[in-house]
Amino acid sequence: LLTTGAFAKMAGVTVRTLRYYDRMGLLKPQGHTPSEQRLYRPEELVRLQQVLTLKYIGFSLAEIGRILNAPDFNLRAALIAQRATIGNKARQMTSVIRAIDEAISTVAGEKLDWEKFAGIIREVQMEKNQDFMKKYYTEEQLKAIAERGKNFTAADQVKVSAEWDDIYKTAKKLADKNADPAGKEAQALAKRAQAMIDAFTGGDKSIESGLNKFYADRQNWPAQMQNFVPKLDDKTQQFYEAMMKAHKEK
Amino acid sequence: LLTTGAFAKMAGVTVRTLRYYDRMGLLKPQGHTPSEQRLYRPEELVRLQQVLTLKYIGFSLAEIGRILNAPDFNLRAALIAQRATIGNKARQMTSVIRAIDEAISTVAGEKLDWEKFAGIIREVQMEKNQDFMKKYYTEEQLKAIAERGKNFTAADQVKVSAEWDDIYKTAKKLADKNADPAGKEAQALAKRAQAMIDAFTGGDKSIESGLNKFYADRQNWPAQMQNFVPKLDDKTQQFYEAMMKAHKEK
DNA sequence: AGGACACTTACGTGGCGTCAACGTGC
DNA sequence: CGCACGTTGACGCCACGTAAGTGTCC
Repeated sequence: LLTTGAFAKMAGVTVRTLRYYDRMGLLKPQGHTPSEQRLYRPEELVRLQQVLTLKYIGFSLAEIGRILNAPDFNLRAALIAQRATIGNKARQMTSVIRAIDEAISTVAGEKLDWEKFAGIIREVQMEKNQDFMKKYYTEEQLKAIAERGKNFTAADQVKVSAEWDDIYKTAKKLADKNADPAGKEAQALAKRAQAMIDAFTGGDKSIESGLNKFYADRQNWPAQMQNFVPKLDDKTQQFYEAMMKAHKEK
Repeated sequence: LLTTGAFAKMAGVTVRTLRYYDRMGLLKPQGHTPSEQRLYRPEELVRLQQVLTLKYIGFSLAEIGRILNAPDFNLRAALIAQRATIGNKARQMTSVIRAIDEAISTVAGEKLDWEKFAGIIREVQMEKNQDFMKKYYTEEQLKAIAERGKNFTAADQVKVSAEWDDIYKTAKKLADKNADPAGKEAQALAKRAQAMIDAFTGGDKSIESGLNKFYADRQNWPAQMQNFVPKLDDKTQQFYEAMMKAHKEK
């Protein structure tokens, strides 16, 4: 039986790590001495190797705990999911690398100036956003949206976001006082919301359905995009949906 | 002049972020109201955009602070370094992806068993280590080292690391009592150390010079490799180097 | 007067590193 | 007796999110 230090040396990890894994329930020593010293069997090395292997793959310790503590865990499915996660990160990184390369090579002089540099980065970001939006819109739809976006000034942008803010705020008020989603006030609000949607879609119903898919998929939005639209509480969210549904059925 | 909320909305960041950047010295508001409310000029948006752009590239906020607060900072050099860092991470990820793919495809059955899975991952890790070592050794040297490593059992490994532990411990003792690096005790220790080195290099001086380059480059070792060898304090480090130098000159 | 804003303080996140203060084994 | 080893507890890291409690503007 091995003490913490000896086991740590064998495994090539630190003592702190072993204690942490013990506390997290990832790797419990086989027993303790009367004075509470941890005692590991050499066989525990196998378990530790499993933990380290999964960590190398990029799983979090919590995930590793779930994987190793559930004997019928579907490792294959977990690996496939993890593969996708890593792939996304790697693609993101290579796009950043391309941006840096472009920034470095485009500006040949000693000092690269901020405007060009920032412009290049912005382009890459836009491109990435475009790629992301392909999950919800076809390329033609994206083109149409971009086309209408050209007449869109910063002032317009401020107005639009203020209007949406107000719509959400009003919706929350109505939801809080348990108003009828099909009632007069709610439907007046729904009309305002639909007008905003129509302005964005240009009345194209296929774009609107893409927009709905987009909004429903918020959990998969990148972090940066999350504060793009304020989060509604569950009650308001349900109220809003019922309200829009009633509006559509009229 | 804009309040925190208004400025945050314009920039697409949260109020919390602005306060954090203020505290960190990344983006100070232009002034304050008598009641301590932050006031931002619209021009500060440019500065914030710079921060966000550098963040997107993957710089930490501390690095961004150094970059933006030093007017003559060499941005080009920083970008090139950052590119390398990201490139390493991306390569690491794609190698993990390859490993996962291999694990999934090799084991066709429902359950992939641990042995095969771990074996594949280990191979990838070894490969990565090999790649890393190419910075210090030529391919033939690596081959020669691997060849000698074949006769190396786990028990040998334990012995070797115990001997090095003892060598370092003794070196620290000598350094602490300000012993002469060219003195008798130190030179006896140097002889032991040189014997260990010779056992590893097989007496090949070109391998030994690679080994020295490797040790000198500790800052660039991957994190996992850091506890491979204990860190010496500066005094012991200097003593050790002087001791080995004296030994070589004899 | 009330609600929408602002402020500071402080805890939580993950995976440990790194003391500090203390007990134990040889 | 000394010293290497073990233990728990607690803070630090990073970039904020998320309250809680309080003050301010319109």
